[in-house]
Amino acid sequence: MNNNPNPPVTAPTSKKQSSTEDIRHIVLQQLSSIPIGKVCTYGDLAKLSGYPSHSRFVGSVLRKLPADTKLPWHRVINGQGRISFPQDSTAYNKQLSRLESEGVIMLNGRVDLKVYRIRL
DNA sequence: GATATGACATGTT
DNA sequence: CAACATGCCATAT
Repeated sequence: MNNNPNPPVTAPTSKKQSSTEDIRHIVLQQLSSIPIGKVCTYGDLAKLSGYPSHSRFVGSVLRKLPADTKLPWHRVINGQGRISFPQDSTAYNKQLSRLESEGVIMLNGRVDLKVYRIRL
């Protein structure tokens, strides 16, 4: 099967310059495509969205998400396989429990990216 | 416009 | 493995 359920989005080639709002929308759309039980890094999500150097921007997008969002923000972790929140924070614990409830195991505060990271 | 700040990434020490 | 340095890019002041 060659049809990829999660195709990388090509950066717009049209003349219209893409606003950050446009990019944000693409990022959120790609985020919604991360399957249950899998994770991706901020950089992966940026790449999927067609903006490989925007890992930091992805973080700022997620930060602004409403608390009641249905999007799987918890499936996004950093390149070290760690949760990008202070260990003692409630946000950290929330993300951890959500991940484990999906079968993503964390050992020594780290996810095995070799196992759980999505394939680009 | 200059600086500082982030839910980042990667390479070097 | 940890600490540090650089690069990156949008936001806020």
